[in-house]
Amino acid sequence: MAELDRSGSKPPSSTPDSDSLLRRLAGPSVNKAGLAKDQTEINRIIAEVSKGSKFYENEKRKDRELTLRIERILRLRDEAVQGVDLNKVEQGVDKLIAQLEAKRDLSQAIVHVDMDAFFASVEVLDNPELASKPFAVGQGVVSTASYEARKFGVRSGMATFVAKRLCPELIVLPSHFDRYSEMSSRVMSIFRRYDPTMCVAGCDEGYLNITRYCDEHSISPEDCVTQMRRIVQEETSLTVSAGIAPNKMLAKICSDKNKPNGQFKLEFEPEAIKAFMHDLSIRKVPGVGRVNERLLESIGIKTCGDIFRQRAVLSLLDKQFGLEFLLQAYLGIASNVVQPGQREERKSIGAERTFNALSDPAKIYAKLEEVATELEHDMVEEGWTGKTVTLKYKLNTFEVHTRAKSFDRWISTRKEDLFAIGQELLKPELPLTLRLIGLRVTKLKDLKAEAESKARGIKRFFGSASSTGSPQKKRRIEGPQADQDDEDHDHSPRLSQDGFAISMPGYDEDIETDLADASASHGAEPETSLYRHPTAKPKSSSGTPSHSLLSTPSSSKGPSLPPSTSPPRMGKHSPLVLNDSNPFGTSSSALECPICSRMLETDNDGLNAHIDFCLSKQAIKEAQAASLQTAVPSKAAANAEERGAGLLKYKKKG
DNA sequence: GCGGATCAC
DNA sequence: TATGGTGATCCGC
Ligand SMILES: Nc1ccn([C@H]2C[C@H](O)[C@@H](COP(=O)(O)OP(=O)(O)OP(=O)(O)O)O2)c(=O)n1
Ligand SMILES: [Mg+2]
Repeated sequence: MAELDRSGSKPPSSTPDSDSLLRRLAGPSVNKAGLAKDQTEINRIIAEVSKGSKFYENEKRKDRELTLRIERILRLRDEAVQGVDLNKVEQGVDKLIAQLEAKRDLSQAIVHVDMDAFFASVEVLDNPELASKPFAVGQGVVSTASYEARKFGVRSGMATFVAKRLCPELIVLPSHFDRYSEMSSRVMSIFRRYDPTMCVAGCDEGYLNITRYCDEHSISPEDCVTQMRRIVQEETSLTVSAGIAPNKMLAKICSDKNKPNGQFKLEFEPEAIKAFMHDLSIRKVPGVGRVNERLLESIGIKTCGDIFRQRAVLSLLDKQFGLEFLLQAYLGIASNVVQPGQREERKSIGAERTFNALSDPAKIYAKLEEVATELEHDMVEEGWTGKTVTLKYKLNTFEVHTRAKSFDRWISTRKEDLFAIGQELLKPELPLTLRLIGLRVTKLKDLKAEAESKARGIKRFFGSASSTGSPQKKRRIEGPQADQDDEDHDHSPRLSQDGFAISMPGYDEDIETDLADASASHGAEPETSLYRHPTAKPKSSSGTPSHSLLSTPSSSKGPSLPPSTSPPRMGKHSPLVLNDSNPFGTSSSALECPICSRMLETDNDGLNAHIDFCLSKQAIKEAQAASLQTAVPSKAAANAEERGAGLLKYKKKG
């Protein structure tokens, strides 16, 4: 019954290398697949090798702050519990549980597919001798490691010199993003045969709803996935693991169950699902990272089953942890809506670079110019402009800071202008010693969409033949079920989870004050907002549970829960799959170009290339020019910049 | 709107 | 000797 767990109450004394710090140093991917011999020994080595470095000191600082945060939460808990009938509180929570349970939908077969050691597997394709050898991809930092290397404790995100200490024979390879991107596209197009509306969630993973496919082909979900995985291996020589469950969160967790080249299907039964979640580490829940794992551990929660045991406390600390989000995890309930990501869902574009610490302003500005050049290239190439520029810099102590500036109009994407804005933001901070500098533009405007709509009044179309709800309804997506909070509005609009949650905030920005653009703003897409509902898709990027599980000192107010996800898309470098990112439909064999209407016999890459051609730089330039006519290069730019009120003239790079 | 934090891949 | 890059969300101001 209502019983507090004060055991974990005492924050671990942060003595030299507390258990917490050791785990922190081990990195965010420690608990991933690839069983290591002795994690404790590995952690010891990592700490030993890291000790004394700036990086290590910074991790120690963050660990101390986290410890203080835990102390605050425990005090908060103890105060909240005073004079409260915990049994009563539990009864209230139990009502909520009943409501959530009523929303459980087991009618859809959702699959999460995830390539095995992706970058590493692609490297093996190009050099078969690597198979069975311990190797890692990534220079300064490991992007991923072969399963052989994982046995030694090598993990994503780990410094390569640390990895070599753990595995002296480790082979370290440079990255080949173009190859990963190419293989990603191929694999995704195979998955799309099973669900044309699949949601790409990163360069190597995605979600599919195979309910329809299984019906039409009279095949079981398991056989379907077994066949799909076999075909991927036959056609690409890459192995993929998969999870089959009633919703995205469960499917993702399941895809990790039999990780290297395996699959796992969860029983579609409430009791079986709850049993599955009961002993599952809370850390396995998408959206719960290292920090929230520790915060929850401090109040006696390590597994999803503990969520129920501590439900009274969680109810009292709702603001800090997000009760509903955790209860859904406990129940194994989440969204089962699978929809492709949309290009317009992108919310930012940026570039950043790490270098040997610099203090000389001239040299720092030189680095800033480099990132500005890169950013200009990407923005022009992909057709974006925006209204806010954020400068990011990391001190040689690894402390990260950001400085932003917003404009009334769409900014110029010329590198000189981006640089000038960044310089303006950095100058007042200056005497600094930096190891990284970056620029990011947000509040984006999609110039390709503009070019497209100008080219003709095209509408959005991507849907699969039958798609369910037409995007015409005003709100609510109505997929198979869930994703939007049906009825019961109220609750806090919070929870949104990584796209797994069921309810969501209904914000829809779309502000688009349209200063500069009047035309296409979006007059032709009433449904835009609908598609971008925060809910659904998980993505490669995603937010954090922020409020959800975390909290900050005193006050707090909002909702909780992990955020919703965002569009698929891999990094610039990282491969990527402009597939789902482009506003033009799905891919398959015979595709119709949304611009010229010609039927093309090609795959996604081919279609994308063709579309780019159709939209042509000309069309984009026109759009960009139109925007720039009113864009503001920024005063700084005017100064540092050459002649004329830099208006158009954008184009320049090739 | 800004800055810091957290998370994912 | 040495610890990446891209993108998203959320909270408190
Ligand atoms: N911190 C990280 C994590 C991942 N990746 C890249 C390299 C991975 O190959 C790819 C996919 O990430 P996964 O988390 O799916 O890891 P892997 O596919 O490598 O291994 P697994 O078999 O565990 O899925 O993303 C990266 O660059 N940096
Ligand atoms: Mg993978």
